[in-house]
Amino acid sequence: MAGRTARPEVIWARPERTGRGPKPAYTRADVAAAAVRIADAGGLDAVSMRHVAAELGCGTMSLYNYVPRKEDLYELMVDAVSGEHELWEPSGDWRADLRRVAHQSRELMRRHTWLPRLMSGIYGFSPNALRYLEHCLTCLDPLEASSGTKMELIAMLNAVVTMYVSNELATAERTRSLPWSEAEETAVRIAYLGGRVATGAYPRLAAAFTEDAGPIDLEAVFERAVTRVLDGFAPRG
Amino acid sequence: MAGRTARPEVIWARPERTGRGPKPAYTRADVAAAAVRIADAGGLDAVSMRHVAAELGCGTMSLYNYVPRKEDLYELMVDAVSGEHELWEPSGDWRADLRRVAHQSRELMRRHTWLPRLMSGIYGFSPNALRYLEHCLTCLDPLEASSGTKMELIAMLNAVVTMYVSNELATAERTRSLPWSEAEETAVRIAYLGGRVATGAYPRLAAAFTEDAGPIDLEAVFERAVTRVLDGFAPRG
DNA sequence: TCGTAGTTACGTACGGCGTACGTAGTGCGC
DNA sequence: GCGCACTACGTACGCCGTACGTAACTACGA
Repeated sequence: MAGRTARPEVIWARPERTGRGPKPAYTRADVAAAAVRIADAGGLDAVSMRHVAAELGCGTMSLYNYVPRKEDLYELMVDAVSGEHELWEPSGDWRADLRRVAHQSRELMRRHTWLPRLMSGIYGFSPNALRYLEHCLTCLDPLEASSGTKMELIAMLNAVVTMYVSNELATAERTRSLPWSEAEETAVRIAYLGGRVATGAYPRLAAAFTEDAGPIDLEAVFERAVTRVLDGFAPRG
Repeated sequence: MAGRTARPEVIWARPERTGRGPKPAYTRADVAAAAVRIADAGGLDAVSMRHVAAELGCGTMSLYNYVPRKEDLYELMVDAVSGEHELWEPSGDWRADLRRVAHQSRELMRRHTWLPRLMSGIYGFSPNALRYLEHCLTCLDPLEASSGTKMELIAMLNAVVTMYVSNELATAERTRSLPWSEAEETAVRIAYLGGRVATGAYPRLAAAFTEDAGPIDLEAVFERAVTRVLDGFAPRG
């Protein structure tokens, strides 16, 4: 009953197990895995304390022994999938290595479509986030630049990857649990957009839409974006 | 009672007023303004159908005459504040113009701290979003590049601005409605981070943190990021 | 001209949510 | 071996989005 007053804390600083009392039935990793499983299957909105507890096999309120607030559950989830990042021995070519990092991040987000939404809201540095950061910095050893600049490069790369994948997935993620298909939805939106642009009020936009009318190659767009970010940090130019 | 079945639609395609029936008590702009007022004052989570209806001065369910789903209310909000973008006659220097666009976007998001969270989820093209896009393209007239490239430039600029401001605001937005102060929170997090890094497991990270120990100049970081994005699209190098 | 169909307005109600709180049981540290 | 910190979890409260029913109202087709 004691210690229930709310105080600022970082979930990662709180020890998973203190001496006293019966030993917890699950580990923190179990909790995270259950939440990730639910989010993967039913989207982020399906992640409720009740659902996760049920998936775990315990009462709803027992979850609060592992996680003080729902937001911390989110942090656990992000850290858990961040651990899926494969880390390798840097090749010596920092651009190739960072390109590989970017592609891996993209795959991670496509595997866990709820990740971008959480990434933009969480600012903490979870254990696996630290591992990932350190790995990126290691890849950047060959680059002659200040630590600050390197951090800015990593930040920008993450920003671009996150937003690009976020846009890629926006439709799919939104359509989930809506009573019509994604195809219907996009058809309606394209019809509307076409009508708007056809009014002639947006000549340059109209030109852009007619110019590349075909289905755009998301892969290529992503690749170009990453290249441009990396080029921006390459020495000389 | 008829026409209540859910069908895909774009809120902007739905006419604000059809012939029949009594004239609505409020305009769509009124609804958007009320929601924006609430979000500005109490954060995005304070935006509930009940609150907005109360702010507007009508019953909760009357709101659904103006907005079929809550998500559409979000679209209304984004469009409303997008209208705050000041559009000017392009100067002929596309880099200067786009830099100005970026700064304006940043100010917009700092004025409406909930905007980044909505931006990453909404993929529609509202009227004011179209206006904004066309303006950016107009600024890019002097740049010799395909429409596709120009669109990619705009997308990347938006991505970087959104994520940077999002990170800037993450702490503040999170602390809202939590029972402790932002200072307490960051103090706890920094203490944890320092402890983690001091273990020696992350040598490069440690170096980065000790190297630029002072408070970082967010303004300068943002400026550098924008410059780098624009440089990446400039001809030759 | 007038009936009626399509609107607006809105109260009620349902199923879900996060989580405060109380209680019972458990096992380590003193 | 006592006590306390901990685990487990049921109940309950106040929110949320929104389906649905009803009543008042107005523009259009006959």
